[in-house]
Amino acid sequence: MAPSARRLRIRGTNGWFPPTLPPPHENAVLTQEDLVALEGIGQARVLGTGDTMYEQDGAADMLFLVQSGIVRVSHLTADGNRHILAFHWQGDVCGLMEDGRYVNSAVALCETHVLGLPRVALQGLLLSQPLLQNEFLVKVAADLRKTQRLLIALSSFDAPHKMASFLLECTHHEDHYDAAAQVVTLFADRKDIADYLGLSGETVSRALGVLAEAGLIRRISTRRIGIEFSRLRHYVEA
Amino acid sequence: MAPSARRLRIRGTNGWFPPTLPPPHENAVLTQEDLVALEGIGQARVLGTGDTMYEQDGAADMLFLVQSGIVRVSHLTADGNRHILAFHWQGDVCGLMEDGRYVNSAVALCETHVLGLPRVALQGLLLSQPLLQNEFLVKVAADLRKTQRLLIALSSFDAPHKMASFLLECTHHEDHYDAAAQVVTLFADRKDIADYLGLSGETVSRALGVLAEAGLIRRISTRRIGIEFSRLRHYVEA
DNA sequence: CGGACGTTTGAATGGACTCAACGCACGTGG
DNA sequence: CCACGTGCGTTGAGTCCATTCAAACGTCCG
Repeated sequence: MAPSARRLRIRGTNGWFPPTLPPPHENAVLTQEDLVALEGIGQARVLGTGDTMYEQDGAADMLFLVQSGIVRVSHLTADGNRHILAFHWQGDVCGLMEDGRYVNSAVALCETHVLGLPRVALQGLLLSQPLLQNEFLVKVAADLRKTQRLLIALSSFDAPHKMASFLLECTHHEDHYDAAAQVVTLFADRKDIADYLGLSGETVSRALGVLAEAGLIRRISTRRIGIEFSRLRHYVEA
Repeated sequence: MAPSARRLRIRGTNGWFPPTLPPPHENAVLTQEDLVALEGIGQARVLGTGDTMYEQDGAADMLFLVQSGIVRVSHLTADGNRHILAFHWQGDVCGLMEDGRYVNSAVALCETHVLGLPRVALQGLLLSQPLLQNEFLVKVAADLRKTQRLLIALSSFDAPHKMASFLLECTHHEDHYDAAAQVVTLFADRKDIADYLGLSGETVSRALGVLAEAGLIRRISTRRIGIEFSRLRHYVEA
């Protein structure tokens, strides 16, 4: 299939692999043709809040493309500890597997639309459409970079800094950030945030207290946080 | 280009994307033809111990394929903290970039041979050879999984467990593990290990003390550690 | 023999954790 | 409409572990 002009333009701007990433939340853009091709081999699925998309150690035959909503990808360790590796949004791909089994679990945090892509069919499609495969390459590379960011935040910051960093990450998602009012609407509860940042729920709570005390945020409700964007940014940088 | 029988066999075993990963250290295997094609567009480079492959924030025009040796990929944060994100070995790809600049720094830990692959030429090659692009996709996915592993280890284990986990990781590399004698030869100094595991150098030292005290390892010299492989594995799992 | 660097060990500090109690919002049923 | 229960969030007290600062130790190389 010949590439569309639009696709080429987009690629020319963002760069190929390795990706020249726009702001971390943005992603490789699939063209309309790409999407049609993927829908041809995939099956749409709608998940409600708390529904499981796939389960760690479960037989893995599909990869998933998130079309709307939020997906929480977590891993359970042998000692019973849960770790959230990523939150996925529209355009993200998930379903990492090893030896035919999913490595992690994925759960929808709200009503979420995904496209299930059978592994074998996807292989064939990607091989026949190098441009599409390249989009996937860019997506995975972006995911890698996102994970690296988390890794760094996790091991270098104290609890308040981690929390500040998370709040700034939230501002990248328009659905959950009112830029005019500077208000973040949290999409995860305290325990989820804790497992994402490598903290306990109580510490997340206390970290919010510290930030509020410092005047960097104001608590509107448990799920709504007003932020002083630039001061918060400065706080994380320093 | 028609795929070789060998390539198809290998792929049939390991699976396409998302990769069915063999032991974590192994990687997508490039065929001889792949390598020839890459050498056609790339330039071989030899690095001595401590030589920089590329620098964080430096202009990024090349991706690198490690052909032998060890590469340490690290990131320096604004607050002066250094984090080691990965050690790369033969067959690994590195050079993640954003906006035309490298995101991390890469340094050789010993004599290291790499193939520098100009970004634009690589783009063209990958698009013209879907099978080769797929190998890269697998490599990046493997890298993502490796980073996830590190992330989990980092936030769930205490210092001795992190250290034990690192030692087990070392056993995957034949050049640095004498399986018969059960002796690991560390390829990084205490500070590097510390920055990889999110600890201080002193804590790494103490963690080794704890493991030795528990009879899980024996210190032969600062860089050579005898290990009780199965007991160590059991220690990490539990 | 001395110096430099990496490693180990010690003592004191601090930050996050656990355990526990309390507060708050929501929903249900009387 | 109020009483009650439940789930989540916050707050408090005490403990533990990694860190920092500091000094001693070792080893390799001049």
